[in-house]
Parts: sequence; structure tokens; C-alpha cells
Amino acid sequence: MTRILLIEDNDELRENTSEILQMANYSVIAAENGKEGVRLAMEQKPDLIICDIMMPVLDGYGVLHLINKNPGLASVPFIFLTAKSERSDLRKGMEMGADDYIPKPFSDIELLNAVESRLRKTSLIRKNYEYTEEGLNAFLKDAKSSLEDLADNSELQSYKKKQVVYREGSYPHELFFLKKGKVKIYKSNEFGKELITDLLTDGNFFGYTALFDDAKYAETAETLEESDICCISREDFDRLISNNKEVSQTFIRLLAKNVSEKEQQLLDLAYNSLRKRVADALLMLQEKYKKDNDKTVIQISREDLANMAGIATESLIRTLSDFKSEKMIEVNGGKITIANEKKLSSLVN
Amino acid sequence: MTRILLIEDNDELRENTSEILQMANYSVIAAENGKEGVRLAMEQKPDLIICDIMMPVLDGYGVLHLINKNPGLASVPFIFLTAKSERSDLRKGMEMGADDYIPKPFSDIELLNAVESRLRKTSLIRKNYEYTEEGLNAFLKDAKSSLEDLADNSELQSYKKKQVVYREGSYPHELFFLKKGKVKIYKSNEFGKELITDLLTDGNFFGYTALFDDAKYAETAETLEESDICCISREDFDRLISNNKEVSQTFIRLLAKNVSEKEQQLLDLAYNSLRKRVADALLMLQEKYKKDNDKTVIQISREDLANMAGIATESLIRTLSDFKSEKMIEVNGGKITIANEKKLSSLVN
DNA sequence: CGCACAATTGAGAGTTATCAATTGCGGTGG
DNA sequence: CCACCGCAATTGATAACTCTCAATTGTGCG
Repeated sequence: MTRILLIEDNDELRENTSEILQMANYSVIAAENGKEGVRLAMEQKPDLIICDIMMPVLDGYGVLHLINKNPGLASVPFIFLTAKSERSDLRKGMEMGADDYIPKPFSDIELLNAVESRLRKTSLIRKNYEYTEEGLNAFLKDAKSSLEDLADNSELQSYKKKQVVYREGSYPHELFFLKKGKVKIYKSNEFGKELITDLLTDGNFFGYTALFDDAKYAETAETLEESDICCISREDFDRLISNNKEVSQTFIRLLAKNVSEKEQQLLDLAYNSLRKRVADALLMLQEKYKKDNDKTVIQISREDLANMAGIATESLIRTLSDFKSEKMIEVNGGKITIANEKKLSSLVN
Repeated sequence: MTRILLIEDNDELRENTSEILQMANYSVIAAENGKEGVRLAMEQKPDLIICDIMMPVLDGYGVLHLINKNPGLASVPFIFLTAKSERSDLRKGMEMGADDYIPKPFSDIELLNAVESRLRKTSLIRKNYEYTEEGLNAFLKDAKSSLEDLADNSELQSYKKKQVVYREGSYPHELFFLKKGKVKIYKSNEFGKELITDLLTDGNFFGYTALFDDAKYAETAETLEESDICCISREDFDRLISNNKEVSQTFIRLLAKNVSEKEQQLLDLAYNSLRKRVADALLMLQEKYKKDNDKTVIQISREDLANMAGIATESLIRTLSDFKSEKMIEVNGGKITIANEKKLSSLVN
């Protein structure tokens, strides 16, 4: 429930106002002077603060000043509620960083509307995008939709097979969106051995880690087949991230998930046998390439598949033929189909 | 430079106001009607919008409505500037989500103060915390400092050696702060083999990935020695994250850095020889345990060290004695000192 | 002093990479 | 239409690396 801190020294007004707010289904924390109000704000972390200006002990301006000094509270919406209706008083309140200023006497509806609009403004009521990459994509699409009229076609680039989108060590200037095609993300070590850290299909964003990290790319992105890639300028992206709470929180979740996944991969790479790693890679690919239609066909070069599992190409090939003779997969002309998923995944766990 | 979009149909007022803002060193984008204003807002993404209400083509309310519908612009501060000074007009503007409402005629200083206070409010002027874990810690300390009077000692817990702080698979309820001591973060596979993914010393936060990810812990945290650990409740943390742009952005950067690091670890684990992995682990420990004083002593059990490198304990021990005979490290009674850092790091690269 | 546990050493087995050779396949030019 | 080229895929043999198991030594603590 949304919690509102009400700071007002007049007993009658405080109780009346409190009642109104409660009827509107807010949880009210009441304080009868500024000092008490600040204490409660810090202790309770309300979602919104309504505060009188003229009070004994500590006046409203003092309360606002103290609240603003606290990083955890500075962005809580703050509404002044006061008999001082002079223009200069109003300006002073707003200039100090209040979000609204309601002169007494006020009507119930004025108060409730003010509260509601401030809560809406700080996105306490927000759309619920899912915290997955898909959800994020949906969101960004949403966010971008209004911009799409402006986005001229020069932003859409066509890449041929095996073209590098960005290279390890270069500086990021944009966020990429893979409209169509396949892209591998990989790092390579001093001997040129590659490890594929991610494999992207239609509708995915990539290249954001370096943007956030404010660093050079730590990996290389290369197309596996003909692809159409959209570029979103760094500026647009930064603005979206910094102005939009939902986007930044979604990205936090996305990144956190990413960290968890990478940790799991670390564990697998460290201790799993080659067989398990191959099985893992195959299952992951199956997951990525899955279509609505019946059989998922995995099409990827032996070398890339080996680089996903972090093993030598020859070892991969031998393992694949083992799997084939064990009837877990089928191979025809480079294309792999998983024939017995159950058996294959039993290897992994 | 901060860019302000000024939407005003009166030529004279628009030019005057524009001049004032430019003198205050803002970059001004001027629009002479609402429609044009909305177009420019979407195209230019200003940092703040000042808008008249009564205009031909599209009035100020319409502009605000359209702006609010665009996720990338909804949080841009919006100031109404209008001759309509009736209380009801003011309320309507604020209720629609404007951030300030300045009745004409207004003084230069009123305008500039309003602009500045709104920009301050949206943290466009912000403290520069560094984007490192240390910077984050400094920030959170700052954020918490005002709370510390309230934090009673029950939040501080003492752990003995080898105690589990949280276990893989359990649900997170708080963020942990390691005040004193050492903690290892590890995952283990089906055969009970551990891989240490992180090692923490004094002054570090941990356990946040699961909080963000909104999932069960994917790893276990265990003390390596007697430790004092502070617990910050999930609620406090969530509030701080969701209300504070700087915190959330700092966390984004932290997590992005985390992802990059893990990817590097993946590459190392996949293709590096055992010798390299051990050298890597030693150098990392040296980095972590570095004190102001001369020699950094690494104190960790052979088993844990092996689990950091992802190798068998016996293999680790053999490699350590190799390193010792090659004069790269010194060992006395379990304690390891790096004797020739240059030679050791030459192994890694 | 002895117990429990950590560290070390040795031998051998198992796994995986490497190198070299061979086969298969798609496209291309004659 | 076919031979041929270049590259990917495959196979084989071997070497290198790392783990495992078992035995032994060392060490801190009650």
C-alpha cells in the first residue's frame, strides 16, 4: 500500500486530512511537528510527503531541506500544504524543490488529485513489463514507437555473412538491435581461440554492456548469416536510461540475470566433462532457435559450436558422432536435430 | 549543455525568454506552437520543457498529455508558463503532471530559479560518484549515514569462521554488507565441487544479484574467518534503488562491469592452462588483499585457492611448489607472498 | 599427547588437445 | 556438364595435461 507521511501541527486539520487520505486507501503516517516528521520520514520511508509550512520546532522549509539532504528520500514527492498563499511563498517552496504547493483552505478533491498526480509522476503506478529480455525489448519498442517516424532508414544496416559488427577493443557509439539474422558474440584469447559468450537471433538487443560500463568493447560481434541490424545512438539510449526509471530497473534485472547465467556457465566450464558441455551447448541452441513449427534444426558450423562449448573442433566432432550413434541427435549435411531431448538433458544434470 | 525546449506562441515573449535562458547558459530550442513543440521534443529530447498554455493548433495541456505518453520524455521536467492564474487553472496543470506553474507576468529571477530547482530535482546536476564498487559503497554509505542513528545493533551480526551467510536456493531477504572479515561466494555442482566466483573483504556489499534478479540465491556465501556483517532489509534497499537515480545507475554500471569480468573469467577457464589459472588467482588475491603496508600476504586454504582456479587441490599444490622453485612466490606456513609479480603476470598474458 | 584435518607426494588412469592426413561438398570457370 | 579449387568436416594417432586415489606428512588445538 502507498504510504503517505503527513506533517501538520494543527490537530484538527491533521486528523481530517489523515481521514480523507485513508478513505482514499492510502496508509497515513502522521507527525505533529517538523522534527518528528523528519524522524518518521527517515524511519518509515514514505512514498509521498505532505507538509505544512508554519510549524513550531522545525518549519516546513526546514523539513524539505533535511529531506533533500538524504539520498534515500530526496526523490520522494513532497507537497506543501499551507495558509501562506502569497506568490513569493509559493515560489520559495517550489524553488526549494517541493513538487506541489496547495494553499489552504483546499478541497478534498484538490488534495487527492495532487497526491495522485505526484504519485503517477514518480511512476509509483507503472506498467508492468516483464523482467526478461523479451519484456525489455517490448518496452524499448514501446519507448521507441513514437520515435519511429523520425528514424530514417539510414539507421538500418544490412550485413553480409561473417561481417564484424563491432570488435573487441573499439569504443561503443550505439546500441544494436538485431532485426533479422544471427549474430555471435565472442571473445578470443592470445592464441586466437574463440569462446562464444552469446548467440543472438531475431529481435534481440546487443552491445549494451560496453555502453553501461562506459568502456571499450570486451568482445566481438560477428554475423553468422545475412542480417539486418538497427543502430540506436548512444545519446538516445542514455537519455532513455537516465530518464526512465522502468528502463533502468529493467536493465538492472536483465544484467543481474546475465551475471547469474555467466556464473552458471563458469561452473559448467570449470568442472563439466566435454560431453556435458556439448550437450549443454546443443540444448541451449535448441532453445534459441526454437520455432513454432515442429522440429528445431540447429545450423551452425562445427567450429562455432566447439567455440560455444569451449573445446577443440575435433573433440566436438567426435562427441557429436558419439551422440549420433547413441541416437540422441540426428545429423544431415551439417544440420543437427535433437532426436532424444530427454536423454540429452539427462547428461547435463 | 542543458537544453531547454521553450514552447510559446507570442513572438516577443518567446524571444525575450529565450534570451534570458541563453544568458544563463542554457541551450534553447524554441517552438511557436504546441504541435511544433511536441515534434521538437521527440526529435531533440530536451532536458526541460517550458510551455505556454493558451496556444493555437495545440494547447499546453495537449502538449503535456502527448509528452507524458512518450516513455522517453515523460520524466522530463515540465513547467507551465501562463497568463491563466486562476487557482483552478493552476491545479489543472499540476494535476496533469506539470512540475511547476509560473503565472505571467513573471520576473527573470523567478523563471531561472524555477528552471534551476527543477533541474536540481531531477538530478541533472548530481554528485559524481565513481562507477566502481568502492564508489557505490561510498554512495550507499552516504545514503545510509542519515539512517545510521536509527540502525540499532540488532542489524549487525557476528559470524564465526566457516558459517554460511546464505545458501544457494534460499530466498533473499536482505542485502549484506561485510564490515569486517572475509567471505567467499561459491557455487557447487552435483558432485559437490565448488567454484569460488567471488571473494570479499572489508567494506563490500554482497548478495545483491539475487535481490535484483528477484530470484533465489544462485550461490552460497560463507565466511572464511570471523566476520561482522550488516544486514540491510530488502525494503530499504528496494526503496533506495527505485527512488534514487544515481544508485540505480551506479548499480547498472557495477553489474555491467561484473558481466564483463565474468566473461573474461569464462574465456580464461575455457582455454587457459592450469598454470595460468593459478597465476591469475594469485594475482587476483594479491589485488584484493592489498594493504597500504609493504608486503601483501595471501592467506587462504589450498582447497579454496583450488576452487578459485577451478582445479583439483592436488594440482594446485603441485603448481604452487613449481612457482616456489621458480622463485615467483614464497610460502611459509600456508601463507603465500608474491615474490616476483612481473614474472607471475607474464604467465597470464 | 593425540586427534582431526590440512597439506603434500606419488603413481597411474582418463580426458582432451594437437597435428597430420583424408574425405566431402558447394561453387566456379572452362 | 564436369573438373577443380578452397574450405569445412572427419578420422586417426599421439602427446600433453589434469584428475583421482591412496598414502604420508605436517599442524593447530583441546
